[in-house]
Amino acid sequence: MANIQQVAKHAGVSVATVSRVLNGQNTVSSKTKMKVEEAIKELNYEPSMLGRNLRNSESRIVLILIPTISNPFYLEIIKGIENIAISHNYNILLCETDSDPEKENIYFDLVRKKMADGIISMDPAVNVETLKQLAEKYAIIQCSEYGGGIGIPYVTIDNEEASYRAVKHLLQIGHTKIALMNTDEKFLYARERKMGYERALKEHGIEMNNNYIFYTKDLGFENGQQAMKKILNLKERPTAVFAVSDLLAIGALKEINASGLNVPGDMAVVGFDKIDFSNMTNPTLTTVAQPMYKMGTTAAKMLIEKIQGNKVDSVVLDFELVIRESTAG
Amino acid sequence: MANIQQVAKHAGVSVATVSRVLNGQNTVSSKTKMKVEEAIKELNYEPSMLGRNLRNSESRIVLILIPTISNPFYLEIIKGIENIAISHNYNILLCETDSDPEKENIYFDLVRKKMADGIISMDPAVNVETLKQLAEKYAIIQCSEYGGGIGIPYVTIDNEEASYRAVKHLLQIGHTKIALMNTDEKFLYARERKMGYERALKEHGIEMNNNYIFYTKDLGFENGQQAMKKILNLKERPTAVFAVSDLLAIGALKEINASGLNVPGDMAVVGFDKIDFSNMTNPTLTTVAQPMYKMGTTAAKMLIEKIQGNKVDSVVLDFELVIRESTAG
DNA sequence: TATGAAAATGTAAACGATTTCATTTTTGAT
DNA sequence: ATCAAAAATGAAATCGTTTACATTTTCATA
Repeated sequence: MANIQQVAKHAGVSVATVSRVLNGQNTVSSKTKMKVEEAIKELNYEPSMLGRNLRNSESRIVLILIPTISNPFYLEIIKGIENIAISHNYNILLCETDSDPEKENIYFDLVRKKMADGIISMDPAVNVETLKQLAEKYAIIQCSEYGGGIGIPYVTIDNEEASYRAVKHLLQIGHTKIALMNTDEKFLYARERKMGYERALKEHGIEMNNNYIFYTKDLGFENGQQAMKKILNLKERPTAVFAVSDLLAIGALKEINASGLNVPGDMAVVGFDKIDFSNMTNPTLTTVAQPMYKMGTTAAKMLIEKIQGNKVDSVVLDFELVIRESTAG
Repeated sequence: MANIQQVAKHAGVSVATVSRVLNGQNTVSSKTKMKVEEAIKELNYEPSMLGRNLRNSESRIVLILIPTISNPFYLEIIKGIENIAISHNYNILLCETDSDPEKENIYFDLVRKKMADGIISMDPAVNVETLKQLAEKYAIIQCSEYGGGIGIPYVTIDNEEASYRAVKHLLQIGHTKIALMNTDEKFLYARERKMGYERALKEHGIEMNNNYIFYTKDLGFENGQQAMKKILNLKERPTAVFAVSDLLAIGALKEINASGLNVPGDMAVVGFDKIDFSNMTNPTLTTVAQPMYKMGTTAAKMLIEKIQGNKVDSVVLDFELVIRESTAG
């Protein structure tokens, strides 16, 4: 495999000149530029990123931390990140943490070892203390989920308001007994969405009923099924359920159908995220659309700014309530 | 940020010794080893991958080429690849090609530029000629989809047989008018699956009817809906449909439901891949289970072998027909 | 033609590790 | 105490770039 030395020799110039041609500097005469380009072609030369990266002290790789690749919610965000990254000559390393601090640490090590130039974290279970410490030395952005008040820039939506609007929609179409399917309140978004839920109820003069609040361990389909099973067994059964994730909602949908009940006739369902599949279910799912692609591009731009040493501010993006069949009663 | 020089000075030894400690070589006395480890701790030293990678002429990164991240089919495979990769100290770069030769080439460049040590390609639309050429110099494995006879090791299942068994199942439960929802036959797997379809029919004395064969541009949900719309409009409507991807099948399911027909009563449906969502639909989907995780681990092991310069043979893995509600009539 | 500024090119030092080969130190047997 | 073999350590080259600085060439002008 040819290196820059050989190209230089072959073209009868110095390596500096070759490098200049490579990097499109305009201080090279067109004659020599031609010679060099010819040599490059003849030797089939491809500059090595290894040498270049060492010299420039950068890896041109950014890390994306997600709890699991199985939740389609992240896919659109990733696409957004990727497009911006690529156009800035960065590549992305997708890191599935399983919300496991051990695995997480393997990935943190990558930036410590200069294998990566920065991190976009979407893992709500991330070790906040470690992240904070890391952020002092490295470029880090939080996306979608964030630890509040730890000084790391984030991009997100107004979860409280989004939840409020979702529940308000259920109230407006006549529901009063509305269950909440939430995750562990150690997550900020879970706390915020519960607050929105409560605010909407209060506004309609309804007291929050703790029997109607269910916590799931994860955001998966099965978790939704299990929680729904419990809800269906309540003596005073709710007529609507708001799940904080589409996967939960789809699990709920499945369970309701399986028990012979009708959606939205017997039970209205609202999800959260607007993943692709929320439109493929029967009935289609009413859900809160997060601007996922936009979140991705925004986070990526912020990260690149940060890598370049600039200060960046957090961003709160708009959401949208998408009303579909599962509440169209 | 401390480097190996500073650690050496701080510990009062040479860089060679520090490097030896770093790499766990046993030629270092325990006294000096202690000194070095102390220095490392005190200086908060983390060895730079940039230096190491240049010296070792490797990036410890492998590329995964997939047409789109939106098809969950790839997720399990990726997990398999990732686990093996991580345990061998490799990291994976997920590359979405959109089946676009231009984008593809960007990623090929990464290995030419030594940014990556090898490629696992899952893109059926990959430019076979380029891939073949690349494979002469770099480590490449094909996974799931492969170009036949181009000498690049692959891991896959027996698509013809899998398709045969799926269709045979439909025949056995009494269907005779079976539609095939396929993709473009430029893809090897599409041709193979059609052959299996034909063989099953023939075996039951049924002549293949071209009016029952539909081609979709992609493997997405919407493609399935559109194709199903056409199928439902046929004058002599089939009673079953075999789709070569779960996403297609789920699209079909949706369309059938929407038109007021019942699955499997009016129309049985069989998919392919056993993605997570095939179990979340209503009714659940009969499908051909590919051993995706195993495919991933196998491909990863093969690639690592290849990177190390060893010869590897192609592998054909087992599949399984999973019978669920959509054919349980 | 000589001159000086501007343009083009070259030299050599980084970047941060690993490793070969040479050298020093330790060890154990005599 | 001596010595050879074994063990531990170090010096310096190397991986392949980029770039600051020095040097040479070009070219318009006097």
